[in-house]
Amino acid sequence: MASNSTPAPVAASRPEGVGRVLHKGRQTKAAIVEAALGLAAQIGLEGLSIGALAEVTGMSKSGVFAHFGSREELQISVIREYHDRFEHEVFYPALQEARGLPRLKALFDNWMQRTSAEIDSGCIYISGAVEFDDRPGPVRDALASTVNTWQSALRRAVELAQSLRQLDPQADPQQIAFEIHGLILALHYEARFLRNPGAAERARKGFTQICARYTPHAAT
Amino acid sequence: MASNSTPAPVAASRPEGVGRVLHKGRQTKAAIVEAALGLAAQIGLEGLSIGALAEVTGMSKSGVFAHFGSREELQISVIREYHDRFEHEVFYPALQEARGLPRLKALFDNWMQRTSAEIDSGCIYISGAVEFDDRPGPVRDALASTVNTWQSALRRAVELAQSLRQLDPQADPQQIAFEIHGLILALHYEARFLRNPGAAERARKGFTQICARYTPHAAT
DNA sequence: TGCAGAATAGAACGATCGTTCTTTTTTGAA
DNA sequence: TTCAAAAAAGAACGATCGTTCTATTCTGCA
Repeated sequence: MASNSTPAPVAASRPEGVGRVLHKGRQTKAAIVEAALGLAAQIGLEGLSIGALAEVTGMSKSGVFAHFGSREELQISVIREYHDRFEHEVFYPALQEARGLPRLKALFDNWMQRTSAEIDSGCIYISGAVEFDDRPGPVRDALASTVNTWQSALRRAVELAQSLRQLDPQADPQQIAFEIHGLILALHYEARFLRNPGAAERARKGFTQICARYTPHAAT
Repeated sequence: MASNSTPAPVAASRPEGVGRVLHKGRQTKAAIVEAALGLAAQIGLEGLSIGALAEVTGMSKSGVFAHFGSREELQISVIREYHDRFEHEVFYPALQEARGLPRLKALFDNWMQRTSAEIDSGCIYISGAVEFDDRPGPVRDALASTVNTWQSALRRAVELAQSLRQLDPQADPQQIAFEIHGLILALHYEARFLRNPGAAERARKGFTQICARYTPHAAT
C-alpha cells in the first residue's frame, strides 16, 4: 500500500489513508458521524442535513462537508457506523451462546432489546428501507448490503439449529427468518408509530410460538 | 340525496361547502389529489412537493396550492384518499364473505393483493409511519387515526372468528392481529426494498400457519 | 522553532422549498 | 349577455438545501 524502500523514521506504513499521520481529522470525523447517527435515527437518512449537523457539532457547514465530499458519502458513513454498532450489540454477543437454538434466541433477544431501545430513537434499517425503496444509488446499495449481511447471519443461525435437530430440518429457513423479521417490524411500527404498549410482549410471544411450531415432533 | 321541498330550480342545499355550486373546483382538486397520491406512494408524504405536483398536473404552483391552503392539508387530503381506497379495495369486499374465518381470510387476501401491487408503488401506511414517528402534528394524527381504524376492523374480524369458535377464544386477538401485521410489513420490506422474490409466498404461508396454530383443538 | 499540509471557517452560488400577493382567466347562474 | 365569484396564473419573498471556492487557523513532524 505504501512505503516500499524509503527509510523514513516513523509512519512508514499506515493501515489506511493516503499518507502522513493525522489524528484530529479522524477524530472529528468520528464525532460528526456520531452526531449524524443520532440525527438520522430520529429524522431519517434523507432528513440528514449538513446545516443541522454543523449546528449540532458546533462547526461550519463547509467544515463538516469537507470530511465527506458529498452528502451521499455522509449517509453511507452513517450506515456503516450503524452496521458496526448493530453487529457489536446484536450479533457478536450472541456468538457466546451455544450454537443452535440458544444462539438464535440470543440473537432475537438482542435484536428485540435494541429495537425496544430504538422506539425512542428510530431504526435506520427500517426507515432507510422506506426512504430508499425506489431510489437507486450508492446509498441504497450500502443499506441493502448491510441488511443482507444481517439477514444472512440470522438465516445461518436458523440453519444451524436445524442441523442440530433443534428446529425442524424440513422447514424453510428463509420462512422462519421471514416470520421473525415480521415480528421485529411489527414491534417497531406499533410501538414507535402507534405508541401501543404491549407490543414488545407480543413480539416476544410471537417468537416463542414460532420456535414451538418449528420444533421437531420426535424430540422433547 | 338532495332537493327536499324548495322549488328552486337546482342546487338549493349543498351537503358541504359554504355556498353556491361550483363544479370545476372539486373536479381539479380531485385530479390533484389523484396525482399526489401516486407521487406520495413513490417518494413518501414528506417527499411530496407542490412544485413537482404542479408540473405533473400541468398547473401553476399557486394554482395547486390554493386548493389546500397548506402543504399539511394536502398531505392530509392524500391520507384520506388513500384510506378511502384502502377501504374499498380491502375492507368492503371482504364483508361479502361469511363472518368468521372466511372473512378474516378474505381480509388478509385482499390486503396481500394490495400490498403486492404496492411493491412497485409503495404503501403510505408504512412509509408514512416511518416519516411521522417522531413528528407530532395534524398529519401524524390523521395517519394514525386511519391506521387505527383499519387495525380495529382487523381485530374485530379476529374476535368474530373467535366467538364462532373458528379461532381459539382463549387467544389474545391483539396478538393475532399483531402477527398478521408483521407478515404484511415483512412482505413490504423484503419485496419492495430487498427485491426478494418469494416474499409473497412466505407471507401467505405465514398466515395459514397462524390460522392453524390458533385453531381450537376440539373442532376439526 | 519553522513550515508544509491538513483542518476548518467564511462567503457565496444556484436551486428548490412553502407561502403570499396581485392579476388574469374562467365559470355558471340570473 | 352580464357580472360577480371562483379558479388559476404569475411573480416574488425568505429560508434552506448541497456544493464550491478562497482564506484562515491549526497540527505535528523536521
